[in-house]
Amino acid sequence: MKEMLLKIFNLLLDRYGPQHWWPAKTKDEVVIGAILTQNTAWTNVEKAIKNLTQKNLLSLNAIAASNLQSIKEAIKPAGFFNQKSVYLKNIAEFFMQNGGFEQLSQLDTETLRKQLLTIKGIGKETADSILLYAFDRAVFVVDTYTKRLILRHKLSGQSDYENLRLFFENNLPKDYRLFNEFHALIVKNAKEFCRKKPLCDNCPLKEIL
DNA sequence: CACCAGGAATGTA
DNA sequence: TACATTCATGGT
Repeated sequence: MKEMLLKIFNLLLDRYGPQHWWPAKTKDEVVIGAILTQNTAWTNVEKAIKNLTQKNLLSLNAIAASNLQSIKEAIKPAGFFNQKSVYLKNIAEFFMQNGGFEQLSQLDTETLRKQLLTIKGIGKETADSILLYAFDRAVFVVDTYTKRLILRHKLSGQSDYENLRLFFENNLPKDYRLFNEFHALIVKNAKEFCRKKPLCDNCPLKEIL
């Protein structure tokens, strides 16, 4: 079982190749995108990001300084704009008050994770996405597809977020680059696996499970 | 038309 | 602790 996750990772990487995540130019953009993509298709997030860019709002400093209404208008295509606009303000203010990436990078991963989770609008998956893709920390991001992948194949008994996260972190080399690629492969390619019974027939994983 | 997408907060039992 | 509901747009 210790090697099972690594075998799955190698299979996916071999089949689909590197995914080049996170698709963003700056760390600020990763943080902003992590909020915008909550339960939202990435194509819609791209439209919101484009709007933010045109308004010069694609940075945490700019968001902290701008009014709420202009943020709402810009991110409308990403949905839930009433909530997400406030969430963006919350995390932008958090970065301002804590010295930005330079200061926050000094913190150890557990401390930083707890800090992020105190922000209203930042749940476990969003916090871990930020830790992994903006801070290069070896934290495994557990999303809907990851849960489904594990539960469908009964690779773990515990299905709550923390146990699944630790399941990955304890059964893989603790390498943020591996976690980065693994999560990306699951979301971009493996999400269709074992979704409905007909799709299980061409599930690439059945040859190693 | 229904369903889903790179979730989280809130309320209920 | 474990579910149910709400939030909103755009693609299929």
